[in-house]
Formats: sequence, C-alpha cells, structure tokens
Amino acid sequence: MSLHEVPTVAPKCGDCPIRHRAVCARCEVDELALLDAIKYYRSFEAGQTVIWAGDRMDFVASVVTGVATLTQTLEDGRTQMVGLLLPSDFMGRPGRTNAPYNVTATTDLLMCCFRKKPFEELLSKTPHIAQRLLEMTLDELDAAREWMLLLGRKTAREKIASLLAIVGRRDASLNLRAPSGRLAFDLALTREAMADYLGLTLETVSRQMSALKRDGVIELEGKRHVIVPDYDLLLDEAGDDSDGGFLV
Amino acid sequence: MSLHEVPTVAPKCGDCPIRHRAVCARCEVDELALLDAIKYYRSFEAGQTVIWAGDRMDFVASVVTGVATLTQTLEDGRTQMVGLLLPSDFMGRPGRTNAPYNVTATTDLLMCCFRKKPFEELLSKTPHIAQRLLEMTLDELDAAREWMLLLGRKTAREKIASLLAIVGRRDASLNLRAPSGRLAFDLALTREAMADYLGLTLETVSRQMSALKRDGVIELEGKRHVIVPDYDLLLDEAGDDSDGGFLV
DNA sequence: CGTTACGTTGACAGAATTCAAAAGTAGTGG
DNA sequence: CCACTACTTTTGAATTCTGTCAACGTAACG
Repeated sequence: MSLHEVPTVAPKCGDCPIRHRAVCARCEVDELALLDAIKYYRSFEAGQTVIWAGDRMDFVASVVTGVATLTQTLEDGRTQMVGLLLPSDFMGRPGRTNAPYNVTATTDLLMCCFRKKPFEELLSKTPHIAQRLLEMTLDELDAAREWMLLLGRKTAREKIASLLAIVGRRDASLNLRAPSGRLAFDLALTREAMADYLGLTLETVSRQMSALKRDGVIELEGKRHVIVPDYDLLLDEAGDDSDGGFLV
Repeated sequence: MSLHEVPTVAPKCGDCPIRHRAVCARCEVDELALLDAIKYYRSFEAGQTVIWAGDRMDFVASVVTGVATLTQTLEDGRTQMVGLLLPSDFMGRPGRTNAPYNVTATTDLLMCCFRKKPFEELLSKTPHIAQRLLEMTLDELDAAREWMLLLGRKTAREKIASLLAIVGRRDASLNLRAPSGRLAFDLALTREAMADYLGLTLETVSRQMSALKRDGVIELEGKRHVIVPDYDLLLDEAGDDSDGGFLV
C-alpha cells in the first residue's frame, strides 16, 4: 500500500453517488446492511497504483468517484490499456487470488472495498448482488469486444475519432443531452494514455489530433479541451455507423 | 433459419459431453430437470450463419459440439473476430433482445438452446445457474482483454505465434497433457479466419506462417496440420512469458 | 531561471497492406 | 479418369501507414 494513500471516513450507502448503478444497485435495505457491514473505503491520488498485476488481492471494490485504468504489459514494456474504471464500475473477481492487471488511478480515486472472503459468501447468499454483477460483467464484455474491433481493424485516424466520439457522448449523457451538432468537453487523458488505449504511439496520436484539427473535425483550446463542431462528422470519421456503445 | 439446418434428436443431459463445463455444470438433478424441460437442440453445417448482428434473438444456447465464431464488421467490410465459441461455451445474453454479433458455424455445430424468457426466469430462481454463468462470463472477459493486448501491441509474427500457442495448448489440454516439448495439432481455421482473428490480412498470415516454418519454429503437413518441435520456443515467439490464459 | 513533464513536428526506416499473379486443393459432372 | 470450376494459399512488387529517433516548443513549478 502506498505511503500517499489517503484514509477517508465512510459515507453512508443511502447517499452514495453510485448507489443506483453499482454492484449494490438491486439490493434491498436488509441486503444493503449486510454489504455495509463489510465495506471500507480507500482513496488514491492521481497517478498512484492501486494494484500490480500478479499481486495478491484480497478485496474487491467499486469505484465511487474518479477514474482508474486497467493495463497489461509485455516484457519489453509495450503496454495496452484493457479497461477503464469509471464511477460505479466494479474491480476484482470472486474466486481469484491474484490481480490479472495493473490498476492505476488516473484521477483522485475513491473506492468502496469489500474483503473478498465475506463478499464471496454474500454473493452466494444474495441473488440480487450476483444478478447485478452478472449484468455488469456482460456489459463489460460487450465493451471489450467493441474495443477489439477498434484495435484490430481501425486506422489511427478512426481510432482517435472513435475515442473522441465516445468521450464526447459520455460527457453529453452526463448533461442529459443526446450528442449532436456542436459539442465541447475536456479530455482527461494524456497523449500517452490515449496511445495506450488505442494501441498507437503517442507521436501518432499527436499527429492524428493535428490532422483532425487541420481538417476541421475538431478544434482545440489548449491541449485538453476539445470542441466538436459537428458530432455527425466525427462519427463519420470513426468509421462505424453504430457509434459503438462502450464506455457509456 | 437456413434451409440446410439439420434437425436432431435430443441427447439426455446425463450423458451430455459438456455436462460438467457448461452453464448447467453446477446444477443438481432437480435443477437439471427444469433446464431439460425447456431445452431443444439445433444443429448447423460448417459455414452456416447461426444469427446475424442486429437480428432478434429469442434464445440462448450452449455449444455442445463444434466451433462457432463471433464477428463484428465495419461498413466497408473490414471484419474482426471478437469471440470463439467452443464446446461448453455460452451464447446469448439474458435481458437483451437483439444479437450484437454475427455468429457463424466454422465446423458442423450442435447447440443446446433455451428459449430466452423461460431461461431468464430460471436464472432468477436457480442460483447455481447464475453463479456458473457469472463465472463463465468473467473468464470470457479475461480472454477478451488478453486478446486486446494481442491486437493492440503485438507484431504480426507474435500474433501468429500466440494463436498457435493457444490452439496447441487447448489441444494438449484435451489430451490431458501439459503443453511442452513436441506438439502436433490440426488448425481448424482458414488463413482468412486466422486473419480476422488476429487483425491482419490473410497475405500477412500466410507470409508469417512461412517465416515461422522457415525458422524452424513450426512444421507444416498439408496446410492445416501443425507440428511444433519446441513449445517453449513458440512461447518465446509469442512475446509474453505468461502464455496468456485465454481460449482455454 | 533551470527543471521537468507533456506535446508537436520532421525525417527516415520498417512493417503491414494492397494489388496482382500463380500454384495448390477439392469437388463436380461428363 | 479427367477436365473444369471454385476456392484457398503462396509469393512478389509497390505503396502506405505507423513506429522510431530526434529536435524543439510550451507550460507549470520550485
């Protein structure tokens, strides 16, 4: 555990921001009480590692606030992001003792943790938790497969456009709007993180961002604030009609 | 439904070859009886489409024998395989009405199907089914993420070596041996299917197969029978020490 | 003001795709 | 049995895209 880890007092489940979307979403009050009894909070600062691939992992957790990434690496250092944990997303796996991926906080992060053993017992006794977890896992699997299409078959330009379309859409959905026409949002990823996400080098990411800007598909204010004059045009550049549903 | 679809008589669950690995693996006799009451079999010939992406899908199913692929395509025809269904693998998703991927039989295929509605009801009443399904889905998610690393960061040569290592290992595990030293197996995929799997063109697949042969990493008898003189050498070529666990 | 992290750009090399042709394989029907 | 067709696979040559290496710019911060 890192020296910089910040201890935090526990909020109540009742006013938890992810109460209706996380693994506990379907729980009744009595079930919630059981979870409440075994939960504890941990927080991490931006940049900290939550866990290393291969390390023993005796807890599972939900992201309450912040963003974390899952990455895998080859021996020579090539790394690929394989998942993005947003608020309400679940991390860890019942029935496994070691972490399969590196988990890193990319922003300040608050996690609601459960010791694995008690959680597993609860899982077998509380169908509502197992059902919700199944649903969430199926969603993640769909997202991973959408991502595979991107990694395997899209050009660098299409990859960048896809990423921007996804982030833009998620941002719009937070503001309860359907993404269309003009759109603006902050991109909380470095060029390197984008590269790891898309299976590219950071130089290629930079080049394609410049190209999209030159072609009027996007505008940039500073490095991280993106303006999309025409969302449909961006979708065209992404190469798929369906605006692949991952990362919602 | 295709004209060529072959009707089949129903085997009993008791002597079903996937009884101990499929979604029904954890079921007690009484639970099995409930599943048995709603199951029916369908079979497909090699090359037939099981379902198209977007089509209404009112059943879920387990693969009993044979192999099927899940593929996604972009408008212009680029296609990426996003999943491989082997015996005991599960297809379909409770709580969804339309198929997200194309499913194609690559060999003759026998599936054990359940109408979705009754299956969903069973799922909420029978924790053993839900638990097993969760477990299988988590395994698939791990496999998908391993695959993402391959698609995003491996070279063509590493991709081919990885695929051969995986198929070889699965084949060895069927014979109850740990893969090591000399190994031989049939590769039930065309060059094009390999390409779709790995995010390459079929020409590149062919070239790299030739290169691995030239370098003594593999030997070929005919086009589809592969001999691996030294499994560890093949793993080296695959680029990851860990012999990524997917597709087991 | 130097240091550091992040981002952009250029030149070049290398990897993979594209286009094209030819060779191997399998199945069909005369 | 052979000719014919359709399909798969291999190989070559040229092109294109992306990665690599390197230089430079910019912003934040002590």
